[in-house]
Amino acid sequence: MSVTIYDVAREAGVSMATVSRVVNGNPNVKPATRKKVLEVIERLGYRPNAVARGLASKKTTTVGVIIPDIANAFYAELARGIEDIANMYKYNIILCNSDKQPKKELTLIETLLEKQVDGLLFMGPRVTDEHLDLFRTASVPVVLATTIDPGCQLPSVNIDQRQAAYDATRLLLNHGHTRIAFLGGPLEEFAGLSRFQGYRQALEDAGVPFREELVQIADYRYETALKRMAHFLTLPERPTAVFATSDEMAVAAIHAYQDAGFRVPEDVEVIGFDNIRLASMVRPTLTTVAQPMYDIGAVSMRLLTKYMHNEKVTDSLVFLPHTIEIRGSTRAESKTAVATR
Amino acid sequence: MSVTIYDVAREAGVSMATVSRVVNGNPNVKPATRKKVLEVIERLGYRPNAVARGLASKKTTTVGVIIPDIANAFYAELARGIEDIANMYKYNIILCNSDKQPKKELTLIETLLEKQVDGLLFMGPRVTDEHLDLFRTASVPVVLATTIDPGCQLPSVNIDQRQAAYDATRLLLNHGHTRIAFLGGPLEEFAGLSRFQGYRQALEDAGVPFREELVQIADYRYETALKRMAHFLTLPERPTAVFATSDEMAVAAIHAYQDAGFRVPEDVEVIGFDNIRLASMVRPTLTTVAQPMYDIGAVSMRLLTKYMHNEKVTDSLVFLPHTIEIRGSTRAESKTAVATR
DNA sequence: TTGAAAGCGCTAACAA
DNA sequence: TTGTTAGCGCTTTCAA
Repeated sequence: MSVTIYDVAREAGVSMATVSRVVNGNPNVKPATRKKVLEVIERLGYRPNAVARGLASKKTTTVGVIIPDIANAFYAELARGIEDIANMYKYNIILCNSDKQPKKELTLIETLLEKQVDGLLFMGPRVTDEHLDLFRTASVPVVLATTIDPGCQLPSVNIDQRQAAYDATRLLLNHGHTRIAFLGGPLEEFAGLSRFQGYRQALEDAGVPFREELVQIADYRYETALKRMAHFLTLPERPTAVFATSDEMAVAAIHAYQDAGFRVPEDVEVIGFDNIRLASMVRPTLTTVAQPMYDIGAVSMRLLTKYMHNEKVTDSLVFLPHTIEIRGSTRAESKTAVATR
Repeated sequence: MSVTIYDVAREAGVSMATVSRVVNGNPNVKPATRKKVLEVIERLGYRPNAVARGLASKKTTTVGVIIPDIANAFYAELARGIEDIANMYKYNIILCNSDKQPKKELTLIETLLEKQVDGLLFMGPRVTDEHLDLFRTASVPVVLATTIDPGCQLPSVNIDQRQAAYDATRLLLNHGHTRIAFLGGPLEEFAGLSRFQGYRQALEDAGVPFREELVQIADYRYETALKRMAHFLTLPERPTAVFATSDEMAVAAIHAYQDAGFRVPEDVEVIGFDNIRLASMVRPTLTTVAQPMYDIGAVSMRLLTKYMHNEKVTDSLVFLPHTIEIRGSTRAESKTAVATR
């Protein structure tokens, strides 16, 4: 029923190959012929079938993207970076939410591979051997974003999570705090563990004893963090500062303290992580470790295009710089005291 | 190089058709044969090629989704609803950002159609004749979400924008306000205009004169809204309440007033729109018109599956209910005074 | 229950 | 510069 390349060829009095050439911008076509074909295409309303093209050429110009949760501001921003660059290179993306469930991740990878994506962009809490095995069966490049596999075999784009957490903790230490609460994500996850390690290292380097009771684990969300904060507030020796590894959790920390009658940043300082829009839309505004979310997405997609086009890649492990965005939830003096080592 | 259905057939000593049957769960296969084929599939690591399948069957089990901006919390939540339901029905989604640019929207539709998506889910500020013409050339169903075409020909999922704005304005009117500022989105856009109309209607019904100077248009974002708020604050007769048609803008309104020395909700009341997570993470928490964002996405995708599967559709224009979430940016008495007509 | 065979619409040698 | 002709890997009648 729909118009095919064959119809166009017949109507224009040329061969399928010629039509294919003009459709694909092949220069080896006489201008007059091109013009004639173009006219017929227009007249018939011919629309190339990308599936047939994909089968014949073994390229689909679509890449698979596996992301934990697109409704999460952090990942949404990342996804935007991915899509923009994909678009720039004429790729479309098949977007899949994994909810960080390994089973679902594996199924998704399988599905995307069946759909013959030209590349895979994977975001997930952990890259296990099962993931690696599956990736190995893929004949297309895979790039990780915001994670890294244990053996560092796969190309990936990240920030230095450990260092970022170290810097954040250091800022608080520089302000004289010795009871710094750590409100982090699951330690089984790559980022969760790295940040915890950065926090501990900073304490150790500063000669401040690590205390178990100053650590609480949540799922990066406001509601959960609010509950975890209750623990800190019942402590005989209450923390005087909080390092939360997401902005939502940091806001929860602020509210928990405020509700208990404390002022932020006068009585307690709070620093978050990510720098999502929320951070600048709350009062006090949130001091936070800024991840270049959009760029992580953009760079990882760019990296993937390089692999897909067989371009030379100098470093497959890229670490983008993070910064500490000083705002209202920490005291002003901090501006001169950002830790860098 | 990669294993094909033919390899499996040869290895299992059956025909391609039989392999195809077991892969697709066709019951007309002797259990013993099925078992043998399954074994070979496993052993060879056969992975069905969905592109070839798509060409042969004319079904790709992927749908195209055109969304203004996935980095926007409202659309991100919607997208999640879409993806979840798509997934439930075994579809994948190709996600495209349009930034509300008509040109880009049209190109995207064209591209998705070329990719032979089984259906299209479109979100955009306006559905023009050009859109309609393009949709008409599509041999697959199209569903609109958060918009509606002028002729109401295309199926769509929405809330009653006009009524929602009416209700919000009414709440403020019920609190005795006569100078209610309207901080809205572009009037050229479907939602922008509908909400403005609802606002005006509510004023009119209450016998409160409409005043041009109480209207400001922004792009739904915090930063822009903050600038627009300056206008209201310089007015000789300052508005005593603000109806902002996005939560980010409502938060900006609150901050603008707070920075000018006013208290919310004591001195001025503010109501937002959407009910994104931000609304409950700011202090005061935000009273807002709650759109069932996830459900709009989910229902529109479900509707699309019905069309794709040729199921009977009773109503192609669905309006999901909205509510007003009473929180801290309006005065408590309001709880008994929600407008409903 | 199984197989043979004709496409699906296009690309990509290869030849002319 | 153009055309011919194999496929690409699968589904789907139609027969058997």
